[in-house]
Amino acid sequence: MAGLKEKKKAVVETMMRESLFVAARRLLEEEGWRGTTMDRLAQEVGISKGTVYNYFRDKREIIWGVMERSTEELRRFVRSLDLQGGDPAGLLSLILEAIFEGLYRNRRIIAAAIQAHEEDASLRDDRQHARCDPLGEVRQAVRLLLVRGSEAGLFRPVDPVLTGAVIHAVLLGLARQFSLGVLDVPSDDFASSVKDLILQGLDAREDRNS
Amino acid sequence: MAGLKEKKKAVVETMMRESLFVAARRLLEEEGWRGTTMDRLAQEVGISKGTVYNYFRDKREIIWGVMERSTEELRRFVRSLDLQGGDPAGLLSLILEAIFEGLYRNRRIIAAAIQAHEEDASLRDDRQHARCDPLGEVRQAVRLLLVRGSEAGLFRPVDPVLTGAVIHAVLLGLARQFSLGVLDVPSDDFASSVKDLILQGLDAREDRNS
Amino acid sequence: MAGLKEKKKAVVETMMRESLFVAARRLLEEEGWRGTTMDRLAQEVGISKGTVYNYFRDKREIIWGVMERSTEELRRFVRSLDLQGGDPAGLLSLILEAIFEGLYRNRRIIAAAIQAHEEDASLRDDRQHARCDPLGEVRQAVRLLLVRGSEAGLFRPVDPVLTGAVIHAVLLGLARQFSLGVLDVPSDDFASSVKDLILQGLDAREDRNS
Amino acid sequence: MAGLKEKKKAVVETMMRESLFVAARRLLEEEGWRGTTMDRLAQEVGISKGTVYNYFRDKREIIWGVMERSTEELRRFVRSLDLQGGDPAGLLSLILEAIFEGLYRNRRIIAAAIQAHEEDASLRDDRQHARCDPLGEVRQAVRLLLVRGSEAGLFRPVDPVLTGAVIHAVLLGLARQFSLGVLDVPSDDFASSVKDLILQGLDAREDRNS
DNA sequence: AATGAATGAGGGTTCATTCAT
DNA sequence: TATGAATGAACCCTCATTCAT
Repeated sequence: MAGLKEKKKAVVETMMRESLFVAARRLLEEEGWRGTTMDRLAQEVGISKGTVYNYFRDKREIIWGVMERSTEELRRFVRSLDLQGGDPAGLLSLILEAIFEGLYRNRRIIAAAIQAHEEDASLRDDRQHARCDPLGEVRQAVRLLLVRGSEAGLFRPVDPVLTGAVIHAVLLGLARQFSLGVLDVPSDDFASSVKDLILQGLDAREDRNS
Repeated sequence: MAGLKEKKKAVVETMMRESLFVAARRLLEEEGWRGTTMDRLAQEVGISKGTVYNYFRDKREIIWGVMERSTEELRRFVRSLDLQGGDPAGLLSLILEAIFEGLYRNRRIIAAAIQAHEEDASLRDDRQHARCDPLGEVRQAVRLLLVRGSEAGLFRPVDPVLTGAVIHAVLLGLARQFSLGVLDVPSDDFASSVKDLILQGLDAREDRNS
Repeated sequence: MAGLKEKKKAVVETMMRESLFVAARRLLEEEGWRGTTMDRLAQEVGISKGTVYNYFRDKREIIWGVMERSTEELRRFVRSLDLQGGDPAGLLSLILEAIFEGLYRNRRIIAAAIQAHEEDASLRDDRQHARCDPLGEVRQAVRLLLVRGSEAGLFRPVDPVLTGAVIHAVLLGLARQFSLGVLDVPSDDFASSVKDLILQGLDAREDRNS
Repeated sequence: MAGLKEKKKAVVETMMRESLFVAARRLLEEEGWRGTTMDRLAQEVGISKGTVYNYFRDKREIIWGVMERSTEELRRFVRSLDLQGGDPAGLLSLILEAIFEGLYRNRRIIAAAIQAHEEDASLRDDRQHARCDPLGEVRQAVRLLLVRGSEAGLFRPVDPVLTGAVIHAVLLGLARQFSLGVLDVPSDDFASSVKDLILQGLDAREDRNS
């Protein structure tokens, strides 16, 4: 039956992509963007180099996929929250925690993704690659909570877009710091320190630190 | 006169280095680290490839020079401040402003420098490359002000190392954001927003936002 | 049949390596180590430069391979001898003859190999290059025969290490002489002359030349 | 006076060549042929690179000069001997000793010279470079002594040309061995071992080793 | 005569991508 | 569909030689 065959094919395809993502993730973490060669990737998965091109148009598509997969959990978590109804400060705290955790876990991948993006930007003229922003959804959530918190008087009246961007900046900066090895601080301390700084900075209560 | 000849030569040399720095800066901004090739650089300046190597030992030295030049103004400014005696909050505010301004201006260069650093780190085993940290001096100043502010009761009792690192993270993250083109916000708004967030987050006064 | 395909591929690979070795050998003989460029080698074989690197890790590996192939026959011959049981003088004579013949045939290759070795030694710090000594086995055989001959009273009581080294020196020197073109003597006369000199020099019999 | 000026010029020229030879010799010994760059040589002497070309046509001419100077002492010594009248065996022994001593001292230079020669041979078609054989005179002396010794019945009736070449081969081979660092034998032991082997091999006396 | 900046051909090597099988 | 050998452009870097000053 044709349907069965197609299904089988789809399963194989899915498994192959899965394997490629797993291997790519590991390689990108260990070797970085430039160190991850198509040869090596194919070798790790146990297929031939040419076959990789049956699943990805080119090298860049791989890391985009890895990024998307690596941040999927975070996006699912954010989606599971009651952003419209819950306590903005509490939700923001949760999201920040999740973000930091994810950032720390994916710091190498993010570094690689940025490299890939930059190489690309110089070669081609940003064809359709600008779309690769897997954290956009999360940023939107943060922005929403900032709006709600400000309107509710819980936060100082900050500009939610700007402040959201600042928080995003901290995220990327953190990834950099860790990936560069500039900082040898336990991830937890760091994350909570950042979280405190941000939440305190936003807090509108006067007795915040009494 | 021999002196004249030497002076002339020095001028020519200076001009050449200047031209190379200008061209390198532009290329690095437009093409990124990998996109900036020695061939292209030579072509831009109108000299031959080999000649570039009369002025720089290798490719890395170019971006280090560009970085150093690009951040020189900031370092001079920080050095001109009375870090030991002035008001920690005010000084921090000034430094942050200067940092943000510089970061915005040099965002592409910083991105390229990070790329260069990463490539290097993967190729060779971190020989002496750790020295290339033109913002170290500035970071130290921030740290000092945090200590002084904390001790003076002006800032909440934060860990100066951690907080300094957070601020550094914001810097790098900002550079990334701009270089990625994710964010199209006027630099001034952004910078002041970040500055406010940080200073408010540090502020120990209870009536801060009344 | 899968086996057939694999076999065919292996044959093609073997042929390619064979072609490369042949071309490399010819180039090394005619052009020397520096004159043998990867571009030229590829051109000679009719493939692209990059393809050469599918068969050899780098340039050094090529000459090592050529050396090994060029001296294989000699090694096989030495291995076929009964070094432990046969007559030391006769065996030594046979080995010397074979060595001289091989040296004469491979004089240019040896010269190139020495050059490669020297360049390497000056660039990198003698990592693992000491292993490239395809005549080591032969030298050991000579040493063994010297020991046996001395113990049996057939040879004057010479130091086998020193004498073996002297013989090795003659080998390399001969290769040099021929490669420099200083000497245009038929290989056979030369070899037998050397052999006689050495064997006579070792001979312990008093009536040697009566 | 024009003569004085010319003389002065000649002195300067001589001194310059002297300095260049000294520096070249040291560099060639320490860095080898490829490692000795014109830049470095000029720097060592304290002149500019272009000036070097006022004294030597090209790089090759330098090492030829160095070779000639390095072997001058040996040639003078050989010339001082009474080759026609003295005892062939004794004279040969003296010459061999002097040769070995010189070879050991100049082993690096010789290695470099050979490299230079080989590179050349591949580039140009042996224009006039074959003349660079500073040991030719010495080889002739050896040959003469071999003839005389044979005729006098002191040596076995060897072919003087062949045997001389063998001895030359040993010389070059020795230089190689030492320069390659393959052999860690005190130079003196080695030299006397070689000398013994050769002289014993030539010796016609029957009671040689009684 | 001396300079040394400029040259530029060439070196070895890498690797994303293609395509015949 | 899978293969992996072949490609070849591009990369960074070297250095003997030239030539305007």
